[in-house]
Amino acid sequence: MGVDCRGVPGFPGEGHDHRECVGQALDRAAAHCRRKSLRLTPLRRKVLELVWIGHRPMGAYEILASLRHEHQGAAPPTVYRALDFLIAQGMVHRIEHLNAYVGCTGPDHPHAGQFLVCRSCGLAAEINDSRIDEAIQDSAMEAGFSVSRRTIEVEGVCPNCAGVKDMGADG
Amino acid sequence: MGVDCRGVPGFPGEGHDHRECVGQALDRAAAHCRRKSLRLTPLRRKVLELVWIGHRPMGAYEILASLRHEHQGAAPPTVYRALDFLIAQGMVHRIEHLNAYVGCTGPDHPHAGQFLVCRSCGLAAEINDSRIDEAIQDSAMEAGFSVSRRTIEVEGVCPNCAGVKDMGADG
DNA sequence: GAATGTTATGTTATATTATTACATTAATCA
DNA sequence: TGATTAATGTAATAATATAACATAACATTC
Repeated sequence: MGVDCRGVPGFPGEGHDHRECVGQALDRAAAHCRRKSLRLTPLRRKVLELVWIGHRPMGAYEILASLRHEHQGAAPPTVYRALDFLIAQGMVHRIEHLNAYVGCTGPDHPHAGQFLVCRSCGLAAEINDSRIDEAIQDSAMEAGFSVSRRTIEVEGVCPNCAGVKDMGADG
Repeated sequence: MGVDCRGVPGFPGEGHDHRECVGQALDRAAAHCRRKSLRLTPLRRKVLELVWIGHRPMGAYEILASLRHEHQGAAPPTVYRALDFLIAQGMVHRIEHLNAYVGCTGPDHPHAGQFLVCRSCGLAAEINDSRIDEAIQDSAMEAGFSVSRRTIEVEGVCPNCAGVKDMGADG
C-alpha cells in the first residue's frame, strides 16, 4: 500500500495503492489542461480514467465497451477522439505492437515512452532511460537520420511473473 | 550502382543496385531453407520478392494486390501465412507502427530488428546497433525484467530527404 | 445576450488490417 | 501405396480505425 505506481521505473507491486495512481494521473491531467487552456471534458476525463483502470494496455474497443456502461451511445470515434487528445497531451501512450493504450502519469515530465510489457500478466511498465534514447540518437546521427519519434517496446517477463506460471491480468 | 543495400547501416542511395538487394535476399532465403529443411515454396518466394520491391514497408493488402497480378485467387490468409513464415525465419520484419512489412537480408545474422523509418519518403533502414540492445538490456535488468523481444522503430527524416520537400516513395 | 466562430461530440457508414474455420491439394515418409 | 504432415484454397468474419457530415457546447465580440 502507498507505493507510487511509477516513482521508480518498474512494475507496480501487486498490492500497490492504485487509487493513488489514478488520482495523480487525473490531477496532473487537470492541472496540465488548466495551464494550457485545454478542455479536459467529462468524456476525455472518463476515457483517461478507464485507461487507468489498470497498468495493462487496453484496446480501444475494450475502452469503448466500458465507456458504454455509463455513456450510452458512445461509438468508435468517441473513444478514438478522446485518445487522440490524451495522446497528444502525453497522458496516454499507444503500445503499437498491441494496438492498445496505456496511461501515463502525465505531461509533467515529457518523454517518448519506452515500455516493458509482460507477456505473462500483460502489465506495462514505462521506463524512461536516457541511455536508450542516447544510444538511438547516436546511431541515428551516424546514419544521418534526424529523429522525431521513437517506438520502444520490450516484451518479456516481469519480475512479478518470473518463476510463476500463468498469472491473471491486472494488478 | 553496385552498392549493397545494407552492407552498412543506413539508407540505400537513390541509384543503388536494387536487383542485387533482392537477389541476395532470395539467395540467402533459399540457402537458409535448404539448411533447415524448410520449404521456400513458390508462393513464399513470391511474397518475399514482393516485400523486396523496395525498401519501403508494404502493407499486407498492398502485397496481396500485387500478388494477385500473377496469382489469381490469392486471399488475405495467403499473404498472412507467407508473411508468418518469412517473419519466423527472420526474412521479413513487421513495422508495428505502420502495420507493414519489410524485407531483411536474411537470417544469416540474426537480430531483433531496429528500424529508422523516414516520414518523408517512407523508406526503412534497418540498423543493428548493439549499443541500443545493450542499453535496453541494462535497463530491463535493473527493473528485473527478462527480455524476449524488442520493437525499436524510429521515425524521422532520412539523409536523402533532409532539406528536400516532398519526395516520392521508393528508391 | 444575440450573432458568430470554434471546438467537441453524435451518428452512420465504411475502410483497413487480421484471423477463424474448414476444405483441398501437395509433399514426405513409413 | 497408404498414412501423415505441411501448405494452400476459400468463405466468412473479427478487430482496429477513420471518413463524412450533423448537431451541440463553449467562447468571443459586439
